[in-house]
Amino acid sequence: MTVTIKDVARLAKVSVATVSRVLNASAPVRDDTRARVLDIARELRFAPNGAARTLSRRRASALGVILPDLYGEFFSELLRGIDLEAQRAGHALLVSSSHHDAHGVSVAVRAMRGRVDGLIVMAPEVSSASLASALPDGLPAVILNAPATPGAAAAVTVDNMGGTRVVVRHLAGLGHREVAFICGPPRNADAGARLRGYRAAMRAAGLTVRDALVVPGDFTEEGGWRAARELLALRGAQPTAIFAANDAMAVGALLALHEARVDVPGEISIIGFDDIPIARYVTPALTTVRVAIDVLGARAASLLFRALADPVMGGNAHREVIPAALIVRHSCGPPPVYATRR
Amino acid sequence: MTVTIKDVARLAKVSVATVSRVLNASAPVRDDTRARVLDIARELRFAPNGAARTLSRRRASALGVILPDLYGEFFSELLRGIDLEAQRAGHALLVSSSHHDAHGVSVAVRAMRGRVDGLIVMAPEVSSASLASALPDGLPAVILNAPATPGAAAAVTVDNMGGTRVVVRHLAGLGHREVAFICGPPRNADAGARLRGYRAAMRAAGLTVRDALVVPGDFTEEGGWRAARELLALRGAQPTAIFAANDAMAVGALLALHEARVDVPGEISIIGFDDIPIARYVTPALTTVRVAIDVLGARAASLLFRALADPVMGGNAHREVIPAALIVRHSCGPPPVYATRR
DNA sequence: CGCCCCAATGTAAACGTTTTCATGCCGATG
DNA sequence: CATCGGCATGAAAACGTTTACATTGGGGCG
Repeated sequence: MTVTIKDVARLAKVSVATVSRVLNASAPVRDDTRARVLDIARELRFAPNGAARTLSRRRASALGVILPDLYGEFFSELLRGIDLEAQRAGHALLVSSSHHDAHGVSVAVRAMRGRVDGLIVMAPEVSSASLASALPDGLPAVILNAPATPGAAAAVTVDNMGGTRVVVRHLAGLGHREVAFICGPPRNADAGARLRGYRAAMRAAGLTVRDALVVPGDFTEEGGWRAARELLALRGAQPTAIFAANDAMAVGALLALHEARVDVPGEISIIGFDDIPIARYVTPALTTVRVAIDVLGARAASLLFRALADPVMGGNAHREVIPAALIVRHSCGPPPVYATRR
Repeated sequence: MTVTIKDVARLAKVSVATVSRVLNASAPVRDDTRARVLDIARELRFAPNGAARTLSRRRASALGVILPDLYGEFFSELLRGIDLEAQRAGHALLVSSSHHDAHGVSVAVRAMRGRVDGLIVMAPEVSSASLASALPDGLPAVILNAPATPGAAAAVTVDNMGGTRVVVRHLAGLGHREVAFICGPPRNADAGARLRGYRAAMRAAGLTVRDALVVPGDFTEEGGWRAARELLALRGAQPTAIFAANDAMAVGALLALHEARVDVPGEISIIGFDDIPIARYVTPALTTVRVAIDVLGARAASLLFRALADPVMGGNAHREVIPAALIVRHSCGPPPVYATRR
């Protein structure tokens, strides 16, 4: 069978307690016995059973990550950031995806019970109330990009408002007046915030938003492509700039314009949100809003660790906002003259 | 503190055994007692402790995934494929990354011991011998894209040879004779196989490979960009086509050519390998070799489950090859006339 | 020389489940 | 009416660690 601590103890002629002490350096052990135990352990290729360890010490040294999906660069980056921080703290990562509804989150949470010390949850499509009720009692949690929670868990969010504001200002500064917006999924919290931010910023800039210029999307390249075609179909009333609620859709829109032989940014400008790695590799390179996604993940993890270390402080829900900065590349320019004259 | 099965038992006035039976439907229980137990459990929001569960039944219902890195779309897709299959089987995913050397893999493996039922390991930069020695004894494992292993574990690999062959044929068919190659990381198994495949296919096509046209790379966009600039610097002796060992580098190369105002595919053709999601969204859309990365992951997972279900069969190392198919988009064309005349 | 204290080690309980085995009860059967 | 069998349940062992507590032995100090 698999080799246990008892086997090591027996062969080294010591008790299991001593073996444990040697392996964890948790108490002084005489040099010769330590050497003997270490030798035997190596020889037997002994590795402690994680489950037993977790059970005994009442901590798993692992973090649970619950995501709505695993598709695309956003989650890849997020996970990387979390992993970076978790690794430094010697924690493993238990990931669970495909949870777009409250029930799915609840199931995932239950499955993680007893195998992780804390939870990082991203569920932008789940209402804060049902999210709060799905969260377990004794487990610290950090929520990503969710509407403000009752106060049970800490939260890290992206500065959607600030990001959209700077985008609209940039566009307005270039002379654009007809700025279209490609929305994200209907019940997605980030998507909602960005739409609201867009509307608010447009108003602040003295621009009116025509209903026809606000088109639905779903955060995927395909969705962005479809949305762009929809905008292109507005023959006479086309926008001079398109603001996509995320980069994936901006990239899709870029393709649609390219296929339609529309010059970017000569005829229409495009701007995205997120700054995923490929944004700088499409042509023209995408002007977008940088939210350091890996930092978002890393901050969530370190917030969680802090709550773990100090349960008291973990109680009063800490809140953190990741700044969003405009990254100017080549997909935006001034509107064409015939358009400005309109 | 946290509510345990004992609390439920006490309040429902039954033994813990009965509670367990109710919750797992593992033995018949009278309807009224079942209802009572279920009520209490719900009321207390009881969730069984995973570690205790794992320890008691000797299985974790979890899979371990060990990756060299977490960066980019390749791993994102891979993880997605694995997750898909694991989810169907009701298994959780324990992921661990940043293991470029044998020691790192060994550490990760030890950390997973007792918390997972099987392992999916991708370590293209680790020799098969040291990989085999890092793998645990009693744990079934599937190896991804690694050199043939001694026979301890099953393996899933990409058809690098077939993929490179079809690329070179395609290019030769278009009339290209000067085909450059951007390599992957030196000790990476996939990278090595693709380089060998390129050389073999060139020879088979009756073409000679000039040493100057084989440039180093590292599988990142940045590396591809640098490599392309290096090729561009070969003023008189530029290639008419560039074959990058993966898509990320092809995308980087595309950017470099674009910046240098080199028409693709008019002056130079570019072709990649992997077909990551963004390949079709760059301009010109990237001609590449599709390896269904998510399928790669999914196959690995299902192979692992089969080995789990039938330990005997798991013994004789199964081997599976994921096919690679040419996807023709717009980044390849015939070489320019002045070049063909040369 | 006896005592005390500390360092090293052993013993056993605890962690929270699942599962085997034992037990009681009830109805059916001869 | 005695016995048997099966069903529902309880008691307790087992899973592999860690750790609180108990036990040893030896050296320093009076």
